[in-house]
Amino acid sequence: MTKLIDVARKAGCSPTTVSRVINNYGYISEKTRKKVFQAMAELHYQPNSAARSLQGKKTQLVGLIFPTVSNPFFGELVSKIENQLFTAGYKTILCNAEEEIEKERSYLQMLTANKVDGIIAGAHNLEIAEYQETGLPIVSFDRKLSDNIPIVSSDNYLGGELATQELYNNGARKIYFVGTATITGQPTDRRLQGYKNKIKQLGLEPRVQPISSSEKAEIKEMTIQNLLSTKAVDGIVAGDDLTASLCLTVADRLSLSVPQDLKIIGFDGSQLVRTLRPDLSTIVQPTQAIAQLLVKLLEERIAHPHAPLTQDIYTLPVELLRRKSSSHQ
Amino acid sequence: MTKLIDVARKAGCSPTTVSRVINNYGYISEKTRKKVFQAMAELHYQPNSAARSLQGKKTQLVGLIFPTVSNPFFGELVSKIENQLFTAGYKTILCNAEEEIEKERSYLQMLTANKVDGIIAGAHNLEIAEYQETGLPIVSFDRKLSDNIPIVSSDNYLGGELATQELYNNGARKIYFVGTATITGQPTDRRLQGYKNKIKQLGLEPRVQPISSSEKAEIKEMTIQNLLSTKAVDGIVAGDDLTASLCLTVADRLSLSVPQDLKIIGFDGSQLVRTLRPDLSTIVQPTQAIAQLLVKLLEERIAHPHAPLTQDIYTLPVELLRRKSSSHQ
DNA sequence: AAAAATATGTCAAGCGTTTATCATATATTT
DNA sequence: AAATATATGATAAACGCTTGACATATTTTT
Repeated sequence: MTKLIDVARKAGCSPTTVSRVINNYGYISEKTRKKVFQAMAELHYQPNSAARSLQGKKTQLVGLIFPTVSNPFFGELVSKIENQLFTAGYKTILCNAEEEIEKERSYLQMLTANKVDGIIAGAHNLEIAEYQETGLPIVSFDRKLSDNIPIVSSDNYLGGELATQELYNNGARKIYFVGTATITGQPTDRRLQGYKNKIKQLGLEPRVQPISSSEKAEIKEMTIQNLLSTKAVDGIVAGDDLTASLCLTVADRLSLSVPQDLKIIGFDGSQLVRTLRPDLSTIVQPTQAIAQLLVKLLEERIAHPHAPLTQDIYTLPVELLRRKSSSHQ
Repeated sequence: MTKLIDVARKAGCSPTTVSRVINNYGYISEKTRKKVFQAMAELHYQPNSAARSLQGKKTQLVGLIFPTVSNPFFGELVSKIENQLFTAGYKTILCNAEEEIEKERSYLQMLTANKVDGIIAGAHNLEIAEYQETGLPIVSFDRKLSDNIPIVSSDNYLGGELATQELYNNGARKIYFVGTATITGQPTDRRLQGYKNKIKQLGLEPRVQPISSSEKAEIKEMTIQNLLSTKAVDGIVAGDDLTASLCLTVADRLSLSVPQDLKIIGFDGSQLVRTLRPDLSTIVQPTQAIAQLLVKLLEERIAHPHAPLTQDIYTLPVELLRRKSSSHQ
């Protein structure tokens, strides 16, 4: 591996000078700077980041802890965050925590061992304390980790309301919420709360079909099939688009016409699902804005690790995407 | 940050002993080993990986260079590779190269600077040489990088044949290939070649509608809409599932019934698309097997960096998934 | 009881940088 | 001509860890 001293030799100057160029301090003439850059280019020199990190230099590395990129929403969000980070000069270490607490812990340790400059957390198996112990700048998506970790979240509550209202407006009256229904105190709960509140406002009966998000697709399908074939249902507010899609599939199988017999609306609105399920109405989360804000907040935390938070939680607006699955006729 | 010497103090032994425990060499009694592990646990000690890496220790880090995880196939594949690597004791650095050569280069540099133990490459903007210059163990997905970099690939050729045959078997005769049609000399070309060969075998006319994969969905849709409304088409072999899905959407918009008027078959068969487009026939790539093999080969390269390749290219079997979109009636 | 194996400690060099200090030389201002 | 600013070099310490050399106990085996 070529090292700093090789560059110095090639450029005909001292190692100190090369370091001055790289780290941009002290006096350096334009001529020497040129020569050094030239030598670096010719030798394809890359400063050993382990050595730099040992000196306390920033690594320009950010860890992303999310459940999995095989979920379209997370895939899209991660991809956008990664882009934002890249633009800001950071590289991304991806950690798919799945639903495994040990994996998440193991990744968290790896990130601290590798001296990342910060963490964006979107997976949530671990206790708050473990995140705090890292002492690293952290921002969180959709989850309260601790008092001094800012949260970015979509307006899940409004989303739940909007979805319910949309189905109601188009004639549905027996409206079920199908999705995660365990109360965890986290922002995502608020989709269900929004649904419940709107249902009450409309003078309707709340009906909840819990579905565990970690369940296999086949199990979910059976639950939905059971629901649709035994209960009177004319509207479904799904906890996410994948669940909504399963509802569409099951409805089709049961020869229920959507939207005539049954109106369905999802949640997330990733580009991918929009492409693959163009008929599905949904509540769209602003992934681009989320990504931007997460990265901006993280940069602030990195720049001022001990500054008090100006704001605890940032709630970004969602949008209703009207498609055939929730329409009137 | 707690360091090795703190652990030594806590455990009441010398730094050397701690290091011996960590690196598992020399003589160590069970009792001392216990004490040291205990101290490490209590202090939440993580060896500074920069310092270790400086000593030439492995980082247990692997770089993944893929176009983007927002594509469902890559999302699924990356997620599975990440899992395989984790099981093998490696952590993943994700690099979404997009279609940007500079981004890919920048990531490649970062990976070498961070002394990753190896690279799995699935994005392909860069020249072979740049990958070789890293001197790192590399394995490649679906792309010839250089003579001493093994390639893992699905049987794209057979896939193209199978897809075409399937449409033919169910009655289609004016079968188009819709997808990337530029010849690059890479494994993915072979989908088209398989199609062409089978078409010839069947005594049919080859019809190709090129679509650039980097194009926006709207543009792709327009191309497809134009194709379907001006040409006589009764079968489409799509280059990938996303394109196939667009074909389904456009067919629906033009009131063409699938599969009666038009049969469609995709390529990739990610779990996600299967869930979201349950009617779509497709050629399934064995993502699990691909992930396993990539990781296994990489481990071999890491263990024996200079061993000659036992095999240049590994072609894994694809499977036809028969669904409604290609069926007879 | 002697020899060998096991267990631990001290010490120091080295990994590739960064950075401070000191020295020296040249260029630019006053 | 003197004072100051600019440019470069030499040297060395530090970052946290690994590892080899060597010393010294303690245990176990013969």
